[in-house]
Amino acid sequence: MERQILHVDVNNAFLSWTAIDKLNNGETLDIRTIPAIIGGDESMRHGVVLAKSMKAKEFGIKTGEPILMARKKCTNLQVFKGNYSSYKKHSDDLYQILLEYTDKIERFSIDECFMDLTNYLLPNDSLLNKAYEIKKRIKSELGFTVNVGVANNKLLAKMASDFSKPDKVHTLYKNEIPTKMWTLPISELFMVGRKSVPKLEQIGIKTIGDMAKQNEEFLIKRFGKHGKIMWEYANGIDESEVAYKYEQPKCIGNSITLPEDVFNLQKLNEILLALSEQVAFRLRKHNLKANVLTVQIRTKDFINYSHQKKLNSPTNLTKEIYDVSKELLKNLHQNRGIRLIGIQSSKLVSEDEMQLSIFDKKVDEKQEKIEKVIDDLKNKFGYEKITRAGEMKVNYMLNIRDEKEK
DNA sequence: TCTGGGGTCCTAGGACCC
DNA sequence: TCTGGGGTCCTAGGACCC
Repeated sequence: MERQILHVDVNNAFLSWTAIDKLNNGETLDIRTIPAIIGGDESMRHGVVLAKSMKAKEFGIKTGEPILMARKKCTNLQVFKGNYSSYKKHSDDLYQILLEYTDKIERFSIDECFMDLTNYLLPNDSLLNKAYEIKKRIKSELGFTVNVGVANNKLLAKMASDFSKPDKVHTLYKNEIPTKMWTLPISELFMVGRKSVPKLEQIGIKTIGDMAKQNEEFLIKRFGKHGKIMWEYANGIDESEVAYKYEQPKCIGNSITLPEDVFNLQKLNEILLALSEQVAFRLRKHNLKANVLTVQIRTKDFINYSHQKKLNSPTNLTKEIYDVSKELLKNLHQNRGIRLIGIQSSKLVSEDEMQLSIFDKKVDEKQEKIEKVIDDLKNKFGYEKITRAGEMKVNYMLNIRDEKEK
């Protein structure tokens, strides 16, 4: 039996949600009605477009592009800051409504959900009607619009929700693939990104239809597993389930683009401490420990380098993460001007299912206790107020900014 | 024009073992 | 002296997503 899948995608999520917050704050201007974007702080070199209004889109502004470029396209563009804690709340509100239809919901990102309604529809219901109902309810109860994709698997539902926007329901059933999907440029296919498009065009694949009709073996030979995925997606093949059960994260990282290039190893180490603290804190919150630590840097000319280390025994202690990170950075930085620095922890294991072999280093119980006490304080009084490193990070950024403004 | 931060997954080469 | 094949683990880097 065919599965009944919906993909719900909030239209211009960050911008819509900010618009609602502003209206709730008593402001009268709805920023959805003007050329506006949500963007990072340009003075901190975080200046990219995070979301855009439909009016901004009409000027050709794209998510992810530098704000400076967006301003060139639209001279009276309004730029607003984001507020992640508010976004999380709006996302949770959306989820609560969707839960009334099925508990098989995969939160694919903060503004996208897959829903599996197979076996959740009454004899007189249709999947399409449910899609319209969900869209209408979200609009009237939450005040923002969504697109809903209706299909028999996740890939097709997702492709469908990406058709014309906003506030629309689209179907993409198997018999509609040639007319609705194969006519689209290859760049529109999920999992075909910036780097693949030119490679595919070079071998004559310009539309999703071109990809679908290509020889699968040829694509696998040329692009490996990615070739297989692209071919299957182009043909509307996707057997993956809606992953509605909570899954532990597979890696936890923290990185920051610095307000200016930093050469000084001492300063970089201070930032590493703040990053270590954040990563360790989040690992502990999830009851996870990391087996591998990676330090990543990006130079001023946008080249990325990374060094990683497999640990003798997994950890979630700030001190251990910091010590390893410092070593990794020492071999990495080589007096390069550093634009971005980050720490990733991976090969995570759950604390309870961890097994200590007799060769493993003894767990530093004293350090564990110290960091546990600090965690409790952070949870009670807020992260930034308690962590010395967190404060240092903030102060450090502000210092740089002050120097810039002088 | 000057490019965020959070993730997942894959690949390729080298070390090492049998 | 010149040399195998298979497997696993580790590391660096990169593609993609939102």
